[in-house]
Amino acid sequence: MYSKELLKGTLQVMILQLLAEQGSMYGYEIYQKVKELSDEKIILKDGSLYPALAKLHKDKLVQFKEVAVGKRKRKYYELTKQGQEQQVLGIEELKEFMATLSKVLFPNQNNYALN
Amino acid sequence: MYSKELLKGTLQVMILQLLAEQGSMYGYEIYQKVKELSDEKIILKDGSLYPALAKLHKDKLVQFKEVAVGKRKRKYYELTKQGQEQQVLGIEELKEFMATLSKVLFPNQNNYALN
DNA sequence: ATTAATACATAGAATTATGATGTATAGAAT
DNA sequence: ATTCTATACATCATAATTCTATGTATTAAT
Repeated sequence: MYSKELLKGTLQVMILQLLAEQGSMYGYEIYQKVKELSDEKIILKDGSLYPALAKLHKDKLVQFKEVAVGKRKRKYYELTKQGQEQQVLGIEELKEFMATLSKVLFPNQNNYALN
Repeated sequence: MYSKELLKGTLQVMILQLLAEQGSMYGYEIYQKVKELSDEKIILKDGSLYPALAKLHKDKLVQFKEVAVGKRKRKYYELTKQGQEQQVLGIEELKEFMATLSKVLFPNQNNYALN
């Protein structure tokens, strides 16, 4: 795993982005998806994930429906309108930051670029 | 400026990397270099930079020589042997993290890659 | 029957960047 | 002359975020 500090500021964007792609997900599903897409290199801790979801909800960027599956309940989250806007902004900022960081760290290379 | 959280974990790597490239720099010089390379998009705050340098020194990753310039004094920092090792590790980790993050966020694209 | 996986959550600890503030020198502008 | 800006360092309280540890409970697998 990576230094936990590197993850900072990216967790919220990751969640918003996944919800934008998938439409609706519950917490544990996000955990699994991130683990899968990252080749097991990013393992979200539940002590990080659930508070992050709670904060997104508090900030009205996501809403959820509770769904019972047997006797267990899942909270299916989806983006609010505000959340959609924030997702776009967040991804934009993150892309730019990564591009800028590349310029600082590797000034002699063809730097980071995504379309 | 970017969300300050995004910078977390990257400031130390940036400093070590610049010192590896430039050999020796003083604090304000690092501030200027980062500002220049980032097209003014990363403006280090002295409340971040000097404590970061102090921590690197405490951790024996850098050493410095005080040089008087007129009546002002500069602290010229350079990597210790330990610092050189950490610089390599830190850059490696950061590159990998950025690549992994790209995979999670943009699974359908030709992802981030630097040689 | 026990373990691992699923599914949520909270509270305290740790880390790190920021804002505010402080000291002081040097050059530029008015 | 004076004022403003840049140079050059530093500390401290605050804010933000993730982690560890802990807790509850259901379900599937061995």
